[in-house]
Amino acid sequence: MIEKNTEEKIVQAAEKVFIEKGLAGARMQEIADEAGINKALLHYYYRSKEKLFEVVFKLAFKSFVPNLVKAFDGPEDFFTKIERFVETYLNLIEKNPHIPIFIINELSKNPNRLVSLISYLNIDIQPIFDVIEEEIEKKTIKQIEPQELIINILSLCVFPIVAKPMVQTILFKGYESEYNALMKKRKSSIAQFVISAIKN
Amino acid sequence: MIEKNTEEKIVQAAEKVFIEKGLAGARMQEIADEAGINKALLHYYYRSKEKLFEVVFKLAFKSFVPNLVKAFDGPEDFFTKIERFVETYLNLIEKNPHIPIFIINELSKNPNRLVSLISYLNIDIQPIFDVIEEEIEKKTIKQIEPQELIINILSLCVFPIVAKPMVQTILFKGYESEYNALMKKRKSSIAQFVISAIKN
DNA sequence: GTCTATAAGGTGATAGAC
DNA sequence: GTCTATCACCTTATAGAC
Repeated sequence: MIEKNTEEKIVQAAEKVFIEKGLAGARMQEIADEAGINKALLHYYYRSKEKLFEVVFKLAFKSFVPNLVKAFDGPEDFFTKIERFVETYLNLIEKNPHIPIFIINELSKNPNRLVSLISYLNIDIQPIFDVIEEEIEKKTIKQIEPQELIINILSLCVFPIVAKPMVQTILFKGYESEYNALMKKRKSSIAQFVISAIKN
Repeated sequence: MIEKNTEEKIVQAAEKVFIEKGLAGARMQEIADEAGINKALLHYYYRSKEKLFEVVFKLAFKSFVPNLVKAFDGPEDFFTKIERFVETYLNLIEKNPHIPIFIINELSKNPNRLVSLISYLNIDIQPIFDVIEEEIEKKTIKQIEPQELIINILSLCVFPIVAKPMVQTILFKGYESEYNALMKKRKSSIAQFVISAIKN
């Protein structure tokens, strides 16, 4: 195990606590404990709770959203792209299952956080729109708004994860193993569902 | 305007503040102000913040989840049921757009809240499973796990609402009018998408 | 039932020694 | 850079008058 410097330890501890508890529920004391230091040092490196939160939020956002655009790059056939995207994205979410709800919730409480991030990351989804519209013109898929197709794919990937407690309890009588089994199947079945829906 | 009694005023104020700020972010003082009373009275009627929150959470949950089951009742043709369900549910969400993220987020922070609710509301989704399996047997729709079909429909309805800030900013360059236009279209297009995906 | 006042303990942030 | 001690304020909850 490599010895991390203090700044790294703080960010890592802050990620854990903020993502688990949210901005309002997190405590600077808990972050300090998690990092194995004291509160004063937190304020020495990051001036305030809000500033430290912004660092964590930006990291979480960066790890999820821009990859989305990249996954639609590549030379494959359109349907293969969808298959690959779903699998890649579900694997990413599987490794960090609490990040989507963290981002969604903090943005719903303060949508302004996006403004600075968007210009900073300069996400450009026009290429994805172009690819979809091209397929529509080629008549390989049915008429659909590019935005709507993207929303549909994302919905099917993200919602079952963020709503896991409800899905598992209500649809699977609380059995996590059955929930997990379906989530594993979905790595391929989501793409099949989408392709069936749009194929001409 | 009918004069409400104190208990009603408190619950209504608590709903507003808790749903907007979440359990951790809400303040008893703000709820008291919103209700036009003082903090002491809050504790007189509901012993603690947690107890008051439980009342609000139960109300929010009750207003959303059980209706879901009822919407799949009725004599119509299966595809019409899906159409009617999506439209009904989207109208419900449109009127209370912050409740889904509230429920999802508070459950992700404390999944135990579900346990008491489930037995209390005794939600039985078996009838929906039966309807779906019947359609599969009749070969009107493709083979699919009933749970997965339900998840897919719910995902398409709920996700775009809870992720509104992101969807609006990234997919619609921030224009709320374009976001709203698509959401309006989705009252029918979600069902069409699902039906295309499963139809035999 | 409703209020004012206050207790009791947290919470973010800083001062100052080392 | 890192620590202890402490400030100033906030927050839930209760006591007690009316």
